[in-house]
Amino acid sequence: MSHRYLVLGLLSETPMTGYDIKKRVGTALKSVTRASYGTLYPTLHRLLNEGAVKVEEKPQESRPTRKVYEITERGRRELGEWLRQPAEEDHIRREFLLKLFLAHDLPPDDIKALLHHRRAETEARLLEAQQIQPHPGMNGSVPTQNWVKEYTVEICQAELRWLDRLIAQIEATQVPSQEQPSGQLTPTTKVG
Amino acid sequence: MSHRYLVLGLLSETPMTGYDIKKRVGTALKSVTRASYGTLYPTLHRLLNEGAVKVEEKPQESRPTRKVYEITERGRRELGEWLRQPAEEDHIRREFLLKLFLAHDLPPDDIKALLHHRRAETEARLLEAQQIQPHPGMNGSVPTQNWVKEYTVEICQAELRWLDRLIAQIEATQVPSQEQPSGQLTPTTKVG
DNA sequence: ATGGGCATGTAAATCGTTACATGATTCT
DNA sequence: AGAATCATGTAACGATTTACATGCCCAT
Repeated sequence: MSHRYLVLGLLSETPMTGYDIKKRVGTALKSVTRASYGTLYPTLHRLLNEGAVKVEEKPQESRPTRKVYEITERGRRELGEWLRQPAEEDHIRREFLLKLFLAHDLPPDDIKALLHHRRAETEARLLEAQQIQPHPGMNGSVPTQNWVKEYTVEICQAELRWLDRLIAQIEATQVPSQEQPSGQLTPTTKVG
Repeated sequence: MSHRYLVLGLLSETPMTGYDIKKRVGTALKSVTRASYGTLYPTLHRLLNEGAVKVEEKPQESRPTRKVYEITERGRRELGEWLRQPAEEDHIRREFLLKLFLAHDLPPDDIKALLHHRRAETEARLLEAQQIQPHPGMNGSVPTQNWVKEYTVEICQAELRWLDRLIAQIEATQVPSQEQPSGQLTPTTKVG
């Protein structure tokens, strides 16, 4: 039940619409969760009829009514209590790691493809994370939010180093063929 | 539907019981998923009646019948196809990061507690990962499985460095009080 | 004109966790 | 004596994703 607090927490910064929340989740909180509208809107509705948030409806022409949600005192208290509890352990599902784990017997080129694909994704995540700006609305940068950004950056970098090492390793094992027009045998056994 | 391949993949190494699979998942694959019996057994049953695995039942006295599952040719083909596809992006839910993100306004001591708690957990994960042995049954170590172990180790280490930096930063901001019986003012403004 | 952003939602299906049920054996 | 390991499983509940439904406005 942690999307409840995600929503509550974002609303504790400033009132927002569901759409705004989604945008925030898709940028600054990408390494935290991937909550979709299908989760966010119902969560908002539940929070509303439990009195943890209230809503101000702003009808618009030729667009759905804008519903700006605001956290209530009750919501703020609930959030505060939750924040003070120790966090639950992460839930993860890393398909890529699973494939790698099971990839013995796969031809080296397929393994390489797997790694290169991941590398591209990870680099994209890194660049995206680096572009995150301390969001307007909170005056100046919020240190805890910047820490999350730094976390993402450093985890991505660590993963990239690891990937590059693996890729180099595989390529070193693969050399037999090409390079060197003829003569000069390269030993097939690698030296640490 | 990726637990399907988790099970299939582990069975591709060697025939096993559901219980064995769970053990493997709880050690070497801890950073991949946290699948529980409630997922694993039904998955095995489904795989069985789709013909991707077969079972050999070994009745035992005073214990439930041991059911040793073995992958079939059909299962192996399915696994191979899946392995060759690019992996889906990770699914994550990091409650800790969410709390940190939302922790502005929390007293520094509460933030410190959050970080220290996480530090202890991460260090535990690191030690656990380092103790993983290349499992018996596969002759010698399987490189791809060792890579997963290295991934876990390095990600944990990167996180620890990040945590230590944050903790130091907070403590530096907090100093005003204690240490220095009297006199000698320490400037409250930090120097980069 | 085409795509992206604005803006709301719902329903079905899947997926997964938790807790329960059972009980002997072996290690500390 | 008590904890951990072996060994199976189910049911209820809860969480999440996906796909659908709708439609204007704005920039390229």
